[in-house]
Amino acid sequence: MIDYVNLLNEEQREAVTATPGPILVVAGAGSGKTRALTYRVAYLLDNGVEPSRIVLATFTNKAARQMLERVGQLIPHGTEAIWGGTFHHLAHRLLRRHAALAGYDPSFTILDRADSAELLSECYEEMKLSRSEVHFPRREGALEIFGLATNRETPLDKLIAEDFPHFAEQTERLVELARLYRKRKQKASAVDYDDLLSEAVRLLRDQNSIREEYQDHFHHILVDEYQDTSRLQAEFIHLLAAGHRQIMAVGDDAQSIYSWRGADIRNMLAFPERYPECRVLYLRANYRSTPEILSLANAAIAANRFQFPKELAPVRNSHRLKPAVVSCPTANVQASFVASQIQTLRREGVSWEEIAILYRAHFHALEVQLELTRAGIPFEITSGLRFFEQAHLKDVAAFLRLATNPRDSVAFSRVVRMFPGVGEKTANRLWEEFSRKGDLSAVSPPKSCTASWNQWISLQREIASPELRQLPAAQIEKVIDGFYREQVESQHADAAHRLEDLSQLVSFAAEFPDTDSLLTQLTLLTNTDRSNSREGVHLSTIHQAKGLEWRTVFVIMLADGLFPSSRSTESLMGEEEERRLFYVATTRAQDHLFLVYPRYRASHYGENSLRPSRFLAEIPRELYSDVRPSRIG
DNA sequence: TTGCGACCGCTTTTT
DNA sequence: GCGGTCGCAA
Repeated sequence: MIDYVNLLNEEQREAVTATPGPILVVAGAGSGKTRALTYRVAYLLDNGVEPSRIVLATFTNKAARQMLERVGQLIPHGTEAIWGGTFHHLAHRLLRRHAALAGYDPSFTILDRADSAELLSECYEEMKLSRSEVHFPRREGALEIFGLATNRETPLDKLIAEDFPHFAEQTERLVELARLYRKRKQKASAVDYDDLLSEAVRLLRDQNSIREEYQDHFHHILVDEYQDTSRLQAEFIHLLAAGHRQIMAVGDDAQSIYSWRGADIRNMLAFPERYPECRVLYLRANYRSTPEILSLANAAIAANRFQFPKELAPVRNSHRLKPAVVSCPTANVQASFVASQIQTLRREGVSWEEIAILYRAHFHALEVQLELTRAGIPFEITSGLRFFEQAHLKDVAAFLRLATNPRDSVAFSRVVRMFPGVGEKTANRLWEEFSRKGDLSAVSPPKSCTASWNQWISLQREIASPELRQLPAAQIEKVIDGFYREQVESQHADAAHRLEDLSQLVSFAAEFPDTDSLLTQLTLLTNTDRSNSREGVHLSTIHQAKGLEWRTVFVIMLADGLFPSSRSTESLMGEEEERRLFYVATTRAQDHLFLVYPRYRASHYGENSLRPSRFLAEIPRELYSDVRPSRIG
């Protein structure tokens, strides 16, 4: 039995041991939100709830895995039967299980962002839209608009009118584009990320017996980061929870920072209206930061109107060291200030890994990166290409996709374009021929690639066999040995490196029972969380730093127009979200917090002379100390 | 189809 | 200032 009295504070204990009914837990930064959730799951299991009756929905794979691991450490039960995972994973599970009823082939493909863009390109072509058409969004922009419409459950034309008035004249063509895109996905037996959710929701809404089955089955639904759910995600959760109404939503409205991709803070604010019998519990004790840092953070968020007002109380003792606001003449001085402070801290015993530099946008880190390199300070940046999104990994995956889903036109096109002399046009012709005849060997390839073409066909046939579809690692080896090694060696100077990545893929694939589940993971597990594994000072956008903490935090580029970004401050809601972002940044710090800004920055567009961020001006003067770096860079 | 010069645009990003 | 994309020519 877990010692709830000694391991949890009173507020946490109240949440963990709450009696039946919907519960909203408003959990401040550093208040042990994850702890409360994991103990809640353990508590339920401890009290005889069957694991399979519990849903634990999170935003990231990392959060799901961490929580389930910790639950497993708390109690002897196995946690495998818990329905734990990201919203997309849960939705995918339903959709795959009831694919036929939802109108899909059970081997449907999941398109990642790049695949979606690829398919959308074909729609632009079909509509004879030049991709650089004036006053018309390009692929990424269109996908963003479509995604928002889905996540907000708003008709496209209404969304455009309200939020993209500059595209109002294009409404008809955008609606047509969305229709073609939908049609192509259907034809390819493919879904994109948003479809996973919206189709699962549609399934639950339309199929009464299935909905009732799940509503009856799931006794407890727990949701993490509820403040960042979209309307669609909240709907999905609601459909699962509506039976027993045992939903525990945990979140911090003050940390809602993803509205631009559909997160709707109103889900949280209106939770008590949706579940009138609900209880609202607060976790207000902050274990992370010094009282000085916390006072500043509390003051920073106070200006927001749309929130559950709450004041975080420090558990830690005073450090007698106030956060520093650092005014620098230029971005270069800012960079050298940060570098020299880091070296000072290092001498005082703070290790590189305990330090983070946070910023609003990646390009804000430019000068700092140069300076850290120059100063010989090791650092690590969270950004860049994700492992599974690299071209060679997607290439190999395309062979496997085609083996399980022969209707996957995106995969087909990716494979055939590897042949010499095959580009977009020929790929389309080959696809047309293949889908008409239904047999690869009946397709006539261009002369330029007859040599390897037959080799590919037999390879493709081999890996599509039922036996090999249970052995994804062997499939990949066959693809490499029978085709791709030659391809990569003739095309790329860094072939050795790529082949090494591919052998990693082989060992990764060995863990999976079949091709479908491997491919699903490849697309739904795109973010590899290497964040804590490497060495050095951590450089990160504030968005990516959510949920993390460091002993020392520098927030840089705190100048109006950069942070808050000028594009966000046109609306009140936009400005409030920027302020929440600032709040997230300050609450990452445990011991030291530096708020730094340059008064001038050389750039090739926009203003060069900068004013300190309005968020700094909102903080009472006595809560921080002013610092002017002496060294001129 | 491919390669090259011109041209645009430039916040945040998980799944 | 730079990287990605487009259009055009070979």
